[in-house]
Amino acid sequence: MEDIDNQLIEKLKAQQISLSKKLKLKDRIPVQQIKTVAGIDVTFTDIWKNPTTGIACITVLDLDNFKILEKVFAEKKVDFPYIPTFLAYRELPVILEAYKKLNTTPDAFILDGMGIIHPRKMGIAAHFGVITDSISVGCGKSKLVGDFKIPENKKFAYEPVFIDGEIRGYILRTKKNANPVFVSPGNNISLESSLKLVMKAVKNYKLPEPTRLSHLFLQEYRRKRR
DNA sequence: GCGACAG
DNA sequence: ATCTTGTCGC
Repeated sequence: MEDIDNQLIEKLKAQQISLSKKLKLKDRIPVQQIKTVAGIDVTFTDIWKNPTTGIACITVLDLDNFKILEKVFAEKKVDFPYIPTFLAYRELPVILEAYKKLNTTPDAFILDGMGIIHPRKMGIAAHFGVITDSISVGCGKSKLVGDFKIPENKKFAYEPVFIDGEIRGYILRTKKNANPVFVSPGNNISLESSLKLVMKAVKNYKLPEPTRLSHLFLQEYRRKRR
């Protein structure tokens, strides 16, 4: 029974490698033309149990004025456990349910977690971007893999993150005296543009507004749900 | 062999 | 990721 799980993991690894071949790390549109950005976040009702319920929120913002254009939620039973480097298999199903409910078409998406700062370049943001063929960026709060220097303690200081000597993304200080975040392309965007987009999406807090608000809305959604 | 390991 | 108020430091 240990072997059957390892076989599944090997199968998913192969799937990630296959999906990574569809990645486009070039700008589909110039980053200056990205006006509406969606932030995606997921929470769970009982994180300590294995079938549990996942709740996803997608908040679409206008980056010129940070006004909310749309906000959607979705709930779904989640069976897959959290396994490092396989986060997408846990969170993507609920996220796609919320994605289907969108009436607007955001220019780009920002997800909690990694893009190509991943052993097989298939962090959740990259996976989402390939599946939906959209422009996506990963912005995670902690390290998964990679080598880097800690950026200076000033807003927007950053350092490249390397895997096997290759730049896969950046560690970016979005706020003074706050821990830096990990930024990397998901799909249909370049390394440099993913960094610029996150900087544009940051207002007064550590996290970019779209994902920060989705996280906030999920908190109150869970409160009212009881 | 041992430690590290998004959410 | 979640349970939670105040508290310390820039």
